[in-house]
Amino acid sequence: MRLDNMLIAEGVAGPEKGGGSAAAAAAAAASGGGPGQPDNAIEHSDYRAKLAQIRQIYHTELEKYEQQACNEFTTHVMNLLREQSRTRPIAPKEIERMVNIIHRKFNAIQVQLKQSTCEAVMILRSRFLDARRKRRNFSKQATEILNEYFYSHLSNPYPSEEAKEELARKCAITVAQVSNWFGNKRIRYKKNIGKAQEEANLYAAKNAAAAVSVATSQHDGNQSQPPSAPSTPTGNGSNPGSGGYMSSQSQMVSQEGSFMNLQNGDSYNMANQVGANVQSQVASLRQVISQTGGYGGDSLPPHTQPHSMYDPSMTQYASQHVSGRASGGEVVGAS
DNA sequence: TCCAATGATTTTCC
DNA sequence: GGAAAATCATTGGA
Repeated sequence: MRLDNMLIAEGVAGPEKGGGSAAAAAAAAASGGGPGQPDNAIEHSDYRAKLAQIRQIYHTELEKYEQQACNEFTTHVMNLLREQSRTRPIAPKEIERMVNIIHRKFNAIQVQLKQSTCEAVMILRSRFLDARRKRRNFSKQATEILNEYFYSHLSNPYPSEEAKEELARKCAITVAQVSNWFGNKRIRYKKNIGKAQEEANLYAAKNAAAAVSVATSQHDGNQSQPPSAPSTPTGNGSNPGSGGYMSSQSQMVSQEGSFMNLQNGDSYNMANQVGANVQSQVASLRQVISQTGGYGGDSLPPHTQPHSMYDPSMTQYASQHVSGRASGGEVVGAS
């Protein structure tokens, strides 16, 4: 019952919720939303797509086992018993007992399917919500832009809100990320001032070169007016200046893509995971058949044969994550 | 595989 | 509430 409720809440069971958009919205709210809405939108669509995939697999498998396989299998066993009744007396109670066993087994399959589905949703959610998992290094260009600003404002490396927004836009990151970056940078600069000094010199030289190139590209009329002085941070913050950052702005090109994009390698297989546990139940069904005494172990009705997606050779992820639980273990956090 | 670098989060301080 | 400091978790190069 609790599994059912959870599956309904997650938009996997029950009426269609637009592919789980409600769950995605809830997850987004829990993750804080924040200024990175475009990035979140990408993630939401990915989350929805994966949830829809789980939902589809869940319903397909549920229908397959609940509707078709159970009835078919029950009929099959009844036929076998009828056949056997010619050679030995079979009491109605025995038939009833067999039917009950079959129904219990199929119920167990259903529970396993629900548990596995819950687990898959949990993993999906945790991946979606855990921002640390999504950490991506900023692009080189973004780091350069941030460093350039930092070393140009070494005496006061505290960008205003406007500056943060500008930097965020140029670096294609969020304002919060800019704040994080400056927070980290200030701390780490202080901790390792020696190394930071080298970096500061590097950016100072860069700014100087940029300023020179601007100057040389200017015509005679401008020569009486010196180019905006490049910042020459000395490491003690005595001469931060602002020309460096500004002059270099013209060279800044907005970077492509977003570090928030999901990794290509994010290929854990939901389908395999959902089905991993069911396999063991199918195996135990074979034992039920063997109790009838007249049914070969490899001749299960088609619907009770393991689906190709449950092929052990294809369940790499599932076998790593759900092995040892197939015999009915509790799903952590699933209820 | 190890480890430094780094982005994000949490805790502490003002 | 914002910044500093500590810490966590992941990335990427050697």
